Amino acid sequence: MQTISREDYLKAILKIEEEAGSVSNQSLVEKLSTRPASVTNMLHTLADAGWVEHEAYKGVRLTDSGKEIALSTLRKHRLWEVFLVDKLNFSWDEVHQWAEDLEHVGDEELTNRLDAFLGHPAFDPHGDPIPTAQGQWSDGRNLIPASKAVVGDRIQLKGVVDSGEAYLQHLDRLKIELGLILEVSKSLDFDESKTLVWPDGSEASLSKQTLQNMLVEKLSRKGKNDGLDC
Amino acid sequence: MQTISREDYLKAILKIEEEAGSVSNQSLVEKLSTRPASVTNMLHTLADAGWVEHEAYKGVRLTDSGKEIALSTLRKHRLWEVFLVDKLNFSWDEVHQWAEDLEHVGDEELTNRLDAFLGHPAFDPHGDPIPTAQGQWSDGRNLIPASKAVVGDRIQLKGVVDSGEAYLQHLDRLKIELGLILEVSKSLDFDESKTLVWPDGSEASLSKQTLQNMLVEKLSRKGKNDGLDC
DNA sequence: AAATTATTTTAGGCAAGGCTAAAAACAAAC
DNA sequence: GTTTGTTTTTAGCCTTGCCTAAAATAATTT
Repeated sequence: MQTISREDYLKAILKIEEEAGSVSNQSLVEKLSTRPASVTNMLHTLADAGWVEHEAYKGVRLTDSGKEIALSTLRKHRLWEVFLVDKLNFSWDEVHQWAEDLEHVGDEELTNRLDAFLGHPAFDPHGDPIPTAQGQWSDGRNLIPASKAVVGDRIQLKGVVDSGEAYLQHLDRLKIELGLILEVSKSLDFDESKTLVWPDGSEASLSKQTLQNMLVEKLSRKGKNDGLDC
Repeated sequence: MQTISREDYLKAILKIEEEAGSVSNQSLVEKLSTRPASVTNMLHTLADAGWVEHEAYKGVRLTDSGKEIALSTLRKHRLWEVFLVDKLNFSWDEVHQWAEDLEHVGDEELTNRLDAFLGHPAFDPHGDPIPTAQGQWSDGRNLIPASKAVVGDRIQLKGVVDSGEAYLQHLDRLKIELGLILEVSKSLDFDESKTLVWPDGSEASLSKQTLQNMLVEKLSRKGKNDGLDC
């Protein structure tokens, strides 16, 4: 049966599969801030339950049933994040820890009602796609890190790679939020920083690292149109 | 530090103090569906943390700090119940189990925001008063069990003693809900059942046990006025 | 290929919180 | 005031999930 810890492991495995393709014990140690022996232990438990396939020294893979639990947990996490931001007016850098607890509450029925109450959101407050009730990954977007944009590009922020508090607060201080449209006005070879222009005409220079963590969509290079949501 | 189990014990002790005045280990065994040895164990833990005063074989009492935690937990429980009923459209007999989990999530800040989002409700879906952020018990009502009403009385349902699923579903089947106004038209000495009249003129006879669990307010015996909320 | 380094597993503990069974304390009844 | 029955406590064990330390395996470098 599921426990909080087991759901956390399955979710972490799912995310690492997405990001890196294969899942090492070491990657779980880092993602979950735990110890190698704890990971080995839990992988045995998960394998016994039929949620992962684990061959000693070779890595792990989610089974279908494991993936189902992981996706459901991720769905709950992201829906609760939407709730906290849209309904309780928390900011995007405050919600992760509570969602981490809330994701372990409720069944499919509760989750589906929450989803309906929130208006079936497709993305969470960090721009990450919310799996559907059928376990579909709705991410058909073609996002690139802002570090790949070139001078003259108009880009719209659609997501972040790192949704840690520190980085999100950094974006807040720069008045950068999801949906914001920026134009690249300068690019320095020296440190790979870029100067961006805000819609109000103000400018600021962002570091390579800041840009790498911003997931953006390239817009047509001139048009004076859309203020689309994400 | 608080854990789910510790909060559950403190909440149970608070409720038993309210209902019965004094708290025996046995009463906790029943309320928490656990075993005597587990209760003794946990009471030591709670006493060590300074949340209860416990003298062997003599019973328990909450300390001020214990009562604060218990009230806060109860507050969270009841606010989440309001959320589940008012926002996610669950019925009053479906919400207890999820609220039992949700009550352990979030801090004061989250709870206060939830409270504001829900419009500062004073009572939960079962008519139980919701403690305020300052830990005030807002129950200044003078409710009596419906079993005490006499022929001719007009009574309004304001709460229930037993908020278990079975009893609530029983009320549902009878089309009895919080706020409903009924009139007592007949009373049988034999089995202490009473016949009640619904606003639409229909009638039904309720058993003594059903009536004892309904907490009502006596209204003026004739007036054609109010359809107050509770 | 051998040696070094990094990763993973095994072995053995620990804390929380549950349990059973038996002993001790209290309460009631004769 | 014993005896009987109920309640509470003690003693000891179990499970989950974490940990450290040491051994085993894989990967890298020389």
